Amino acid sequence: MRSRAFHSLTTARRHIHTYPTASLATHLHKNDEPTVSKKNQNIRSFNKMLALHIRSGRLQHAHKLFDEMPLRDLVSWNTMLSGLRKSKDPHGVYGCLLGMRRTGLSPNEYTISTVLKAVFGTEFNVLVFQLHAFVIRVALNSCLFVGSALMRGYADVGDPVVLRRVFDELFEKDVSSWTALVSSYMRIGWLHEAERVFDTMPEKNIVSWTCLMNGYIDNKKIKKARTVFDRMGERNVISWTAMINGYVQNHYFADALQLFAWMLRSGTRPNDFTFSSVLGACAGCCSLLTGQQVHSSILKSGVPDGIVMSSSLVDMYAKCGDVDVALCVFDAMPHKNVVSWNSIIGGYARHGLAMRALDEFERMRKSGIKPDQVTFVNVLSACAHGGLIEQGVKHFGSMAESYEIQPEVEHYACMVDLYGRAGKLEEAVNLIKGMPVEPDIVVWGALLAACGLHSSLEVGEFAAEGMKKLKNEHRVVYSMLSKIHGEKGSWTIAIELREMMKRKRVWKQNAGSWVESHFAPF
DNA sequence: CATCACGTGA
Repeated sequence: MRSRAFHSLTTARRHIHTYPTASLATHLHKNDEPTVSKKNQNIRSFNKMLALHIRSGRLQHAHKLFDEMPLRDLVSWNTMLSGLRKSKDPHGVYGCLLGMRRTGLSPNEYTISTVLKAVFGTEFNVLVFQLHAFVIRVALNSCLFVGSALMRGYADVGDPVVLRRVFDELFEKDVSSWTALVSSYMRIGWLHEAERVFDTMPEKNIVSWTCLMNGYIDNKKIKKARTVFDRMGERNVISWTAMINGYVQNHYFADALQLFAWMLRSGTRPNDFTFSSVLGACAGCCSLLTGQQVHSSILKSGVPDGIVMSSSLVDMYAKCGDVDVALCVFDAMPHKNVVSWNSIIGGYARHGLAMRALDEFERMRKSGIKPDQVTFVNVLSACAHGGLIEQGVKHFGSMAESYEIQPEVEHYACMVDLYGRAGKLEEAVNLIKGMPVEPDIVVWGALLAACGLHSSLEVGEFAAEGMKKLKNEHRVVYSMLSKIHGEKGSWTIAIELREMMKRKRVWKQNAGSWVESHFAPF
């Protein structure tokens, strides 16, 4: 982990020359330049323009403008940094920070909090310590923005002691510092400490309440989260959306939809965030009718259809079984990103329309959007379900070769499934044996299912052995093994396994179909 | 002049 981070840091260093360095100094020495105030006005309009590009997500334009600006001040660099952060490019943020340092400018509180927020949850979070050291050196540790960002940073690297110390050393604390402390404790799973701090806070606002609730949701304490939600004095779109989405994440789709209905009755207007979560709920419980109703309320609400909400719509229609409407919504999107393409390809894959999935994949490649690891999970599972062995093998091979995406355990699971369904058990076993990562339950499960399909006792036991190593007793192991043994005529072993299942209280789950329950409306 | 809680895919 750490060595990978350092590798990235050194590659970042190699790229710093892409950021202009000397222009600031040369311009300052020209006497016939406009007066300082004129120059400041000039740079201000450039900065405004830069911020405009970044706010509307046109990072390319912003980058171009930044490079062409006659001079760049601290605000220009900070704006550029926030743009790189928004596009989730910690590598770029780091490079930009180095570029800025090379012009001799010194980071201020905006710089530090932006960089800190850019490294959370990435391998660049080793920089939290360095940034903290810098903060102390230039005495920025009394700045509330920096303090909050630092606390979150230490939560990210899992250090509750230093995080508390950062809080204690703040000169004066406001509501957001206290709130940051609560959510940092929540992030590392110290629920009781978070609760205690929340109770002793000098004042609370709607953000603090929402953060506490979100903390419980992140820690899968959905009931506690709901208690907090019910106790809140006032609620806004964000608190409603967070609770609804909490239900969706924990698969309580009916509760999510019910809460959405209450939200509408309470008079709070949903926004695109809310609709995305609600569509996720509809998709999760395969409720086409509800999804259609949500779709019409989106159209009536006048909420602009952003790329995220439209992708949720595509996914909803695909998961609820209406792939044709999913394609309509998809084709109507003026801009598409990886997620949009993944939604439509995944939709086709799920419905066994392997050829159409591959056609869309081809269209995606032609449109210039780079596929990611999710795309390949979808493509490979399309091939597996459609029995397109050669295609699957070809795409699996192209991942690392053409797209620099290292196959992960999910991709291996798809390939084992692909070989397994086709009866090529030997290929599947060889693939597992050559895996660079440990096989997980899904990989072994795919192999075991294949053994059930093709009645191979030998490979089945290999798969069962592998699964046992995970110390994860899964009922499928027993039911599948007992099926194979039964077919092979080893009834004693089959009966023995069934007895074992009874003792361990593992039961085969009944299969269900959503088709019957959702055809009623028509 | 520039941040600030909530969101999509397997």
